[in-house]
Amino acid sequence: MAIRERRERERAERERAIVAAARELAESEGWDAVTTRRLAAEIEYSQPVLYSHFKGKGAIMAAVAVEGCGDLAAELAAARADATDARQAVAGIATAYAAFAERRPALYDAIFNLPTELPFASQDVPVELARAFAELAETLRPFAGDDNLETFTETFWSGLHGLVSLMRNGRLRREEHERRLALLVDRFARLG
Amino acid sequence: MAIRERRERERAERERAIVAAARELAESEGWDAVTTRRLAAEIEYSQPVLYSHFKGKGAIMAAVAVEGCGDLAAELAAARADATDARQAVAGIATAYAAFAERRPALYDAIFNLPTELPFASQDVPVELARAFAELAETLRPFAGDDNLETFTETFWSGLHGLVSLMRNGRLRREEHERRLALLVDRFARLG
DNA sequence: CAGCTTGGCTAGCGGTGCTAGAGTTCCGGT
DNA sequence: ACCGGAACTCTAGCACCGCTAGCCAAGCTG
Repeated sequence: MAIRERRERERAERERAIVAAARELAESEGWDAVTTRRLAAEIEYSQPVLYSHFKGKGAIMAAVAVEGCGDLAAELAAARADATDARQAVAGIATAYAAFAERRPALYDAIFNLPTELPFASQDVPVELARAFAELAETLRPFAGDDNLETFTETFWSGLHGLVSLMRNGRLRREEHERRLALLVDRFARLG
Repeated sequence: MAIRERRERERAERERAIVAAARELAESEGWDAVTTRRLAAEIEYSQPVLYSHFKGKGAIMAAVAVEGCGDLAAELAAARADATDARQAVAGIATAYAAFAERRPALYDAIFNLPTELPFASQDVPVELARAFAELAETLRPFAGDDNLETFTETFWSGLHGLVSLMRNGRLRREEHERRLALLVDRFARLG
């Protein structure tokens, strides 16, 4: 019976290795370099093994995305904790958000840009993502005014997402990045 | 000599057919359905012909994107022309922008989301895209205040882009769409 | 020890973007 | 009027993709 446990342990370990390999490969060479063949070689197993763990490549990417949500949530939480006042908290969390997207573009894409099927605006949203959203919402609460907090947060979040994703593929002038960020924060972190 | 002219005319016509086929196929079945084989079948030529017109699939997509920019610019201009006052102009152009993205998702993706190499924040940005941006900028001018108009416009544009692209792949609750749009407009179309 | 279950492997399917090289058609000079 | 050469399009194929059927060798169970 202990053998079965060892097997399950090894299997779980292998699954972690797959996700880790996908993440590292994506971060170092981009998602185009993440192929099932390459992934299989990385974990030193054959391709079909991947499909005994995940339904397909999309599911592997979704797993990486969920992991990334945890990192994002942690960084946003840290930024919020460091803030000295409410307005500065918004600026800080916005900067942290943009920095995350810039530092880990592949991870960011997996979470927000790629047409992956990870549940979002539904019941079973990953808890890590909910945490990240909650960090944003709590930071914005003092400024929501009469607006619904969730809607207000979604709108601000969209602004951040638009800024980072448009800049990342060259649609915006990089040198104006911080000014745009400050402008966005200024528009959302004001009373009345 | 006239024969050469006819040839060139036919060649130009064929190039138009390629872009039109790519656009129609993308709009009706999504970009995944746009393959070089399918495109070749559509224009009733063999695959290599495509490569005598364009450097590759990416170049074809870029051509579609440029065409789409023209449509977007026209719709934004129409919305601005219909406006009765400055604030309503912003609301109208925002609605028009969102409507364009919703009505022609494939075209919108080609312009803003796909990692295509069409020049953007550089010197030789397509004139159609510059027109679309200028429509936004002129509409926002009354509200830019002390901020640089171009930076201000980029930020508002990012907000719009974030809203439509996050909603389009299920990251936002659809039923709140109009409220978010109104909220964004409210934050940017105010004096002081 | 025999038989079955489990699980990883090889090999391959149908698809992709793209290209080399053959073959055909047509133009221009004699 | 004809023929050599240029221009152009086609067939066939390369290397890769995500994914899967079916074989084969282990190891557990009676």
